[in-house]
Amino acid sequence: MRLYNSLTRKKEELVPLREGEVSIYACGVTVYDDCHVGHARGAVFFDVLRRFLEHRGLKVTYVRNFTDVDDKIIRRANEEGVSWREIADRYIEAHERDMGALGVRPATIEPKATDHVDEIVELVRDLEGRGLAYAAGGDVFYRVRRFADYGQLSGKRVDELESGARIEVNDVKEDPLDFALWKGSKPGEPAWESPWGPGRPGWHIECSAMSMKILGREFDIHGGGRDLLFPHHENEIAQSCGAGAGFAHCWVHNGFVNIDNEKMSKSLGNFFTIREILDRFPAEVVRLFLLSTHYRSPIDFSDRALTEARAAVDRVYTFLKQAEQGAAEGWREAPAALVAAVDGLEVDFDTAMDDDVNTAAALAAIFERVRLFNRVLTEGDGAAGRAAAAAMAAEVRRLGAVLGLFQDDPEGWFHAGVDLDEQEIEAKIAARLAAREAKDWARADAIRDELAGAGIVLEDGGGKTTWRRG
RNA sequence: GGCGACGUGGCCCAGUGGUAAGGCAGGGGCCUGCAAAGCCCUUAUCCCCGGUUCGAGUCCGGGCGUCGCCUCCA
Repeated sequence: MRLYNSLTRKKEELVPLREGEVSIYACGVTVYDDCHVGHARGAVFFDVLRRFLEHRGLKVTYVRNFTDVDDKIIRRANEEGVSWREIADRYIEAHERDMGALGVRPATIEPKATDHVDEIVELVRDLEGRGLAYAAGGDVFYRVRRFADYGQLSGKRVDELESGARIEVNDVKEDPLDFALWKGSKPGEPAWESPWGPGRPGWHIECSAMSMKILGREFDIHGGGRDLLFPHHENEIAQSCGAGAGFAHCWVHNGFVNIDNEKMSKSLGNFFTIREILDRFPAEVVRLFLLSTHYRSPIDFSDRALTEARAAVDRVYTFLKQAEQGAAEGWREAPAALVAAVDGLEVDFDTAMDDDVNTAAALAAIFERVRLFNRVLTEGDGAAGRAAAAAMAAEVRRLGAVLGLFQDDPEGWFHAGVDLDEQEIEAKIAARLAAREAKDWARADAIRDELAGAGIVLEDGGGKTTWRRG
């Protein structure tokens, strides 16, 4: 497959280091608060990338870390008067709950920075020995100008960075561009012993240390949100390649979630947490929404967009509900065009996904088939046609799984989130059926209207009446 | 100021030089007791101006507009 490599700024064929295996490191979250929809986008994207590679028969080792020691965690702990560990644990748990609810599979390995302090110290010592790091006042900094390739990933030039004058002022640094590898601890702050005195890791070093520890000094894919590209990933490259590692071959960055055309972010305060959204929309709706735009483009978050995504997911489940009523036996006897449509879905799907994870095009391939086989089902194309529709449904489910979509039971999907008691609904449907048989249309419609008022939509068809949430 | 991305029908969104996928919404029709769902039909000078090419939404240049990174941020 081809993936856009931020390092070379073009799509490149993914050629794994070890045949048949792919190693991925994606930067996770700093656990100091609940995750919002922006975090969900990154998590869902890498989840889908991983599932697709597995679908293609590759063995994927997917690492996603937790940054569990950091200034923001400490600040939050101080505000609440609890330990930093308590804050970190609380939000790791919240992250697992929210991502799990979104259908994001746990990564193969989910390391925490604080479990890898030894490796971090070791890496900093290595850099110090190479003259790329220096201790100053209990801290250790990276000597940015010593690393010739600095700026390669972000396309920034060291001289231009300095003129920006937006760099942290710090008297002990040799150069304003230098960044912290190790931070000396003040009393009461989390601290680990080190050659430079008690302290804790800087932000960027943990990802270098953990990725190389777990995946090796050279691995296939490293990624995260676009905003991590600079300085975080640039600094990781400086740290790892500075220490002589080959490091990541392909850098993959997902775009932002916007609100009213503006980046959703903590600092702007214009965010919705995953939990808030899942309160109002099913996980699959959120996933389809996130996957309906290419991962590198910005995506605008709105109620309207979510509502449209819900209608789209409903459309697929409506098809599955109809198509799965029959068996797929003998479907190859169906007209050639239908057989080709079934066989062609995986081809179209894979072609789209092979091209830099084009989930929007992959979804389009599914929707094309939904329309085609809805026609087959309404026009009653005989037993073979119905069998082909059932076969198509099975393919939609199999490939939907790669996106983490369309795995629910249609009835469960359409009945979820309804307040009324199901037996009560069935009783009203039976009463309406009696009225219809007596041709008492006024009474039949009154019952339907009553249910509609409770958000229940009735559908007559195939001699039966079914219901779903509106 | 430096670097970069984007601008496709009413809305969202795909499109790897050869006359535009898909979703949502609207209108008309079929089906239905009426509906709902489904199906059929229906709407695009691809931001503007130049250029390259037999041919450009797709490549190049300029303009306008929007956004992002350069500071913690998925």
